[in-house]
Amino acid sequence: MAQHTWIHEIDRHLGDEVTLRGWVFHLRAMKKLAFIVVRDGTGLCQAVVSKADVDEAIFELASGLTQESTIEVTGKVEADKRAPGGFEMQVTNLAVLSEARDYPISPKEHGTSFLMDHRHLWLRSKKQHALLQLRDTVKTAINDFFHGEGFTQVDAPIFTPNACEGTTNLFETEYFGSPAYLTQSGQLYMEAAAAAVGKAYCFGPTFRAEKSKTRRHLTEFWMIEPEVAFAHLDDAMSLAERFLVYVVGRAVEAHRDMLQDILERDVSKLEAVQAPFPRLQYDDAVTVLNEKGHPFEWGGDFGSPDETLLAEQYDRPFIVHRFPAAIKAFYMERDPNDARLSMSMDVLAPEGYGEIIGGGERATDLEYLERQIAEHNLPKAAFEWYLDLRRYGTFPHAGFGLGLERLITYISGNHHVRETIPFPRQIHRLSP
RNA sequence: UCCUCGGUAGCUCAAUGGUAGAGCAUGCGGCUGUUAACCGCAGGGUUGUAGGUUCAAGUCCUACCCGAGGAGCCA
Repeated sequence: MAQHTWIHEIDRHLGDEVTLRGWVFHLRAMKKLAFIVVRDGTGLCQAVVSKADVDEAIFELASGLTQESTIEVTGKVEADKRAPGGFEMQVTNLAVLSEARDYPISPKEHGTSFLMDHRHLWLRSKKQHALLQLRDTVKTAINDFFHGEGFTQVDAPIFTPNACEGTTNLFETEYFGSPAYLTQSGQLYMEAAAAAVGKAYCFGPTFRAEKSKTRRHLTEFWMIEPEVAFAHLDDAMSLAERFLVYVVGRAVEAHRDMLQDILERDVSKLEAVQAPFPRLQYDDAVTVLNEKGHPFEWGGDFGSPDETLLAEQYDRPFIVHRFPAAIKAFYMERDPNDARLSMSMDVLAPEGYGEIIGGGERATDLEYLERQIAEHNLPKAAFEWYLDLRRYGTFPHAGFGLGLERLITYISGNHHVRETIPFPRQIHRLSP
């Protein structure tokens, strides 16, 4: 095959004759002139076919192109203000590599359900393409951040025998005759990893069989879970703060125009994501809610309306810490100053995006954890290895879990997590 | 699981209980600088399923199915 040029580097070929391979994004054909907008995944380029300049057969071919047909188009690259992107191609040759008939996604509006049924094709459209790029950038930034802080990425298993935070939300499967679950958190494994490498994080898919039907839930989502040896609650909060400032900053740096023009994000809201994040104790958050005339009883977890009400006060993510121990996971450390409280924290995004991080300091005492496992009716045998971490050199440690899709939803300004993952898995969606 | 709203052409949506409609898409025709191009013509329907009320049901009633939004739960 002859060498071809990718559209994202077409500005290097100004004045040259190049060959593009891609798909027909739009066609505007007239009697003697046709505009083909070519999409090759790296960008869009308008190809101009003048009847006077090409063979009759080439012009006929151009006029009859259909949306998403695969084509190879050759021509001279010129700068033109009228072309989207500022560059266009004066076509000298055109070949149809594969004709597409009746592409289902038209340039006009569609419903989400229809688009999700055609998710494999929807990914080709501008906004979805932008979200794929943003997701890639965010994932890279996350890895760069942790490596810059001296973390080692340690993979957690996906099959597990453990019910980390209760069994109701677990996907159960069969593992050579025994029940196994798809992981709902790599957290316990990261505690083991922290003793091995000091600062560990995992980054992988997580599964929850919650029958949630909201814009904030997926049954399969990607979670980032750092765990740091000899860290306490304050350290986890600072880490989360540095993390978000870094990752949001990288996204804005890499995609300012895309965020503004294609995703229609108000970038100034992202630029406000700077340290320090406001921090308030759970107790104070309850007081704030009550002062705002919103009845909320101490001891409950915040619902969506509560989070929104709290977030109204801030222009950046904020941290609520020291939740009642009763509403947090069994492994949370107690507050040494108030046994009712856990050394836990949530990071909530402003603008109604809600919780994106949950974490805290882990309990270090063997007997306390044994009691907790019993009180939560968890099968102790499955946690023996976890208890070993307290038997053989227990140590203070803290960390958190962050939902990748919720973070991207916030950064992109999207209203729903489902578009931030290429192929979302939801309660009523397993395909494509 | 609960609450609310919805399901009509390929898609997005109209239609006082009284002949099933539009825009886009598709096909054909017109147009030399289009920008989700524009103009003209044409084809396209078991109104989610099953019952019921009525002279007459897309419209009213019952059940079910499917979807969207929210609650709970969470990241």
